[in-house]
Amino acid sequence: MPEGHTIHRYAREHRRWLRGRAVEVSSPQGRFAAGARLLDGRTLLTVDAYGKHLFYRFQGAATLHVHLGLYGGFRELRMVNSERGGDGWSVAEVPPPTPGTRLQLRTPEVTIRLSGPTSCELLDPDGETRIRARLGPDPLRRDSDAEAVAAALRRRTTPIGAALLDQKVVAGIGNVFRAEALFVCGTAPLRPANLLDPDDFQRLWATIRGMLAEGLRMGRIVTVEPAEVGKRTRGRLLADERHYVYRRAGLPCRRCGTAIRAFKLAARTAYACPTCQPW
DNA sequence: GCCGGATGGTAAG
DNA sequence: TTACCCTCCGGCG
Repeated sequence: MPEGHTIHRYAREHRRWLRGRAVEVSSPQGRFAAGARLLDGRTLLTVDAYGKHLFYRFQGAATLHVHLGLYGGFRELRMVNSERGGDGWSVAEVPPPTPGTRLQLRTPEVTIRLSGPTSCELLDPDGETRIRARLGPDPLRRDSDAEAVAAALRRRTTPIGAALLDQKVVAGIGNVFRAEALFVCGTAPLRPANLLDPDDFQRLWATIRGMLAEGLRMGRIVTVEPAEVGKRTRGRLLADERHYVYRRAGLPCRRCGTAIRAFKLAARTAYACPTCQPW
């Protein structure tokens, strides 16, 4: 779930439901109890996404920082009778939080629960600045600086597949987008980052931005072009039909039929087609 | 029902 | 590089 597009989607949803509202904040699990007490009842001013990080700014309080890590996630329960209408839960029916619920944000309209995050913490005054200082440009932000990413890549002799996962170079890419973007660009993950020429980079940057934006729009990662989609089950794509190479080790490449290879790169499993991404 | 991996990151060795 | 964090889910039986 959580690459950059997921984080931006959460930010958008949480802004929509919580911005300008007094929020009841609690920590059913207890591990964020002290922080929750400090935020409880305060008005949420903004929610901002930067790479894979979320920042919640409350009136008169420290900023809440959330990072989902590998398996963190939010669950949203909308209340029925909300002025915005639609289906939802009545207060009496709302299921109790799971024991792992680190954070709960509640208004009369919605209950949002966070489980399994790597971080859920209150930041000191320059905490957000410190975190953002170690993040490269975020392709999902309007102000993202492509030239800064190009410059960072030129300085690296490490494989491009490692550089793309380094959040200091570019913020928000995870293992799925690494595999898929490099495949679409015909670039081998092991190619040294500094050997990409300007055309290679432009193509890669445009691909990454497009994929993240599409993931944000769709709410999931679907990188395969519609014309290349194969099997469906009742109109829905099978899990391994949504990607070109990610998690398809040993299966035939959609473009050329060569068996997809998997190998470790930057401590994660990388996937590539040896024919379409010549080394 | 259990087992193992997973779209991440950090800190230790 | 490796261990660990801590949760969910699919594959297997």
